[in-house]
Amino acid sequence: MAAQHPHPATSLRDVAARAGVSVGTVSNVLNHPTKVSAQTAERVFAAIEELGFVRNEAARQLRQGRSRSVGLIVLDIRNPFFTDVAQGVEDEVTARLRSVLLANCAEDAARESAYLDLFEEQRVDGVLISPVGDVLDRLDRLRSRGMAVVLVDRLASTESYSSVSVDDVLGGRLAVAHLLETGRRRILFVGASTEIEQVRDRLEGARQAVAECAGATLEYREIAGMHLEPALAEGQRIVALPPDERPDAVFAANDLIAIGMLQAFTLGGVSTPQDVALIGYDDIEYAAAAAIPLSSIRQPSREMGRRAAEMLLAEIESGSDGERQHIVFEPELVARASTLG
Amino acid sequence: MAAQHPHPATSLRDVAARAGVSVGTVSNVLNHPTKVSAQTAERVFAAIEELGFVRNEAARQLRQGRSRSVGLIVLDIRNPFFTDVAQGVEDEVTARLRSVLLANCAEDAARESAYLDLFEEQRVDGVLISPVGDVLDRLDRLRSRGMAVVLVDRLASTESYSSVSVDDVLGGRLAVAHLLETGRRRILFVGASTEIEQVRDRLEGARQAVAECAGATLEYREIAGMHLEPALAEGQRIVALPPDERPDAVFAANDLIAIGMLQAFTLGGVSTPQDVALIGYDDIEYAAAAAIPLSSIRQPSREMGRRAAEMLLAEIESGSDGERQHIVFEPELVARASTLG
DNA sequence: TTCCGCGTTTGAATCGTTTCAATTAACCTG
DNA sequence: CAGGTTAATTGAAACGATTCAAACGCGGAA
Repeated sequence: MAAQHPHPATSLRDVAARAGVSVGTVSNVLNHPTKVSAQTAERVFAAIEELGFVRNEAARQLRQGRSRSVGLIVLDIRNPFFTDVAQGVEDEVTARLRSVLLANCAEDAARESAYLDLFEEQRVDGVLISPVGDVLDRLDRLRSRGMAVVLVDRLASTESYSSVSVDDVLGGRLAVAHLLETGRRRILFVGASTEIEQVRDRLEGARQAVAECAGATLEYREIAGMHLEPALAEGQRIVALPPDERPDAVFAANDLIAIGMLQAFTLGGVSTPQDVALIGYDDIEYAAAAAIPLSSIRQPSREMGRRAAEMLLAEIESGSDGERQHIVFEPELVARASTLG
Repeated sequence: MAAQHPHPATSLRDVAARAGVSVGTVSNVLNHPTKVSAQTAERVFAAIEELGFVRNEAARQLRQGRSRSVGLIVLDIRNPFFTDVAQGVEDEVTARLRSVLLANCAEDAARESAYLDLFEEQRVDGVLISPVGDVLDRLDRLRSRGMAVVLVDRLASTESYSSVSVDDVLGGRLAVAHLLETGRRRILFVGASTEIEQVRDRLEGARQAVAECAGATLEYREIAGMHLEPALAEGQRIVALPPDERPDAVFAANDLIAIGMLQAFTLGGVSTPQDVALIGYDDIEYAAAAAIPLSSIRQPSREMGRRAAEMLLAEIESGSDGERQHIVFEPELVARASTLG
């Protein structure tokens, strides 16, 4: 069918022929303009225009051995925290004329692994990742192939890779200390699995805060995922409890969980913060707009993405043998009606 | 520096040497396993394993002239509606063993154009796009180069491209009809620029509904973007009005706007829905969880992404000369407390 | 024994760039 | 005007896969 190969793809060779120069010159016009005389360049540009030539990135990549792109594997694209991080990464990377391959692993180690394969086949220059599964071996391999790697928000304790993270233990402490200060004593922490580093750290912070306050107790409940729906179910469980068995405050491992629980509370007639105070984590945009404006622990999400990308690009440009850097941001308490009032 | 080229990148040739076969055979093992005897295949796999060989996608692409990837340009990655669409696309595309290049144009025609360039250079097999700027010429060119194109949610009236969209006029009608039925008469529609097709259509639907109701009025206010912040400002303006000059209902062009306005109302002591009823559009996850659960117009976002990807893949596989399809979904009213009550 | 056919395997050609040593042209300088 | 320098340009050799016509080996039929 003719329509399948309409223009048989114009290449540098065609442009060269049209402009009456060699392919090397056309390539120079595109990549080393200073090496080419003005009138030649002009002729070449005219030919490019007339033929509608567009450089074949695959060929370029093959020859150069670099791809000018970086891969970003995000834990959950539906969580606004991560889209903010991604936005920060994109800002920085595109400003430096590279492109981002954005992949969503949805907290699934299999998908994460598949995307790492993809990135490896694509020969990306660098990878930004918040590891889900056991990927350190894979990352070592990527690095030994010359790719830069920066860890985002997880496994930041791994000395051998640069990382950007937030002090989640501190964040957990801040959250629970705030609950305690506002008079709460029976604290419930809700998260999905302590296998998740963030959950573990925030819980540890919570423990530390509780330990410093006589008479305070901390309980931990595990739900099926860091998302609205499983949190809603957990909220309903709490609503169904006799009032005196309920916690008087809930610390949710992220804002999505908090919002889900708040929804259950509101529907179930448990009033916040009078009956149960509630604090989340991440301070996503929607936290302030929730049924009861949600207290939360703020992380500088976009800035984290920006800095991570910055470090990655530096590593790409300097080769992999520079110093490893570990940037640790400090979280910040944002108190709103769900704990005050 | 040695660390820069640690493994000088093992290629098919190395694998072939190690396994004692020719490069053609190794390629066949990977791409046409039936042509190769079992024991040869085994030896080759062993060599691949030992050398840690990973296929160079750029070379493969160059030779084959296809990239096995599709590009998706999303209007605003921070809007949950679009991440849902993207998720649907990804589900479908990865199930068919291709990858998605996800790009966020942030409602900016320049970025959109830059990403189209990128996709063209990458020779993606197909493009999914919700056009922002004037890109039909560009799309024609992509198609003439053999790339498939499917329009998502915008310009669906363009006969020459397959598309997935929602009947936004109907959506606008549903929203406003609902407001009128619940006794509202002075309706304010808030959107960012009628240059945006969705805004225009939803407004048109609103007009139609108002026209059918004696005594009802419709006003239109333009804000700086389809996001929380500009909506918050507009909300504050309304709060500042003398009560008798306020609208008695607001129809927001999307849920983010609605949430922003709700925030302003709540802070400013304007009660919803008593003083001002409020309805949004998209029915994002957070709508139900807002301060006052938000009425909205639901679009089947994920399904839209899935179907769009399905059509695109079909076009890629069949060549570009099949029938164009135009899938139009019907929106659905979801009434919650922000209009009831 | 020869020949045919079939299943495997081979290796050169190819995709479209970039790179780089070599060439040419042009201009100074003494 | 020869010799030297610089600036432009050339063209062939990669890069690493896929493809495909040709060669090979082997068993069975004649």
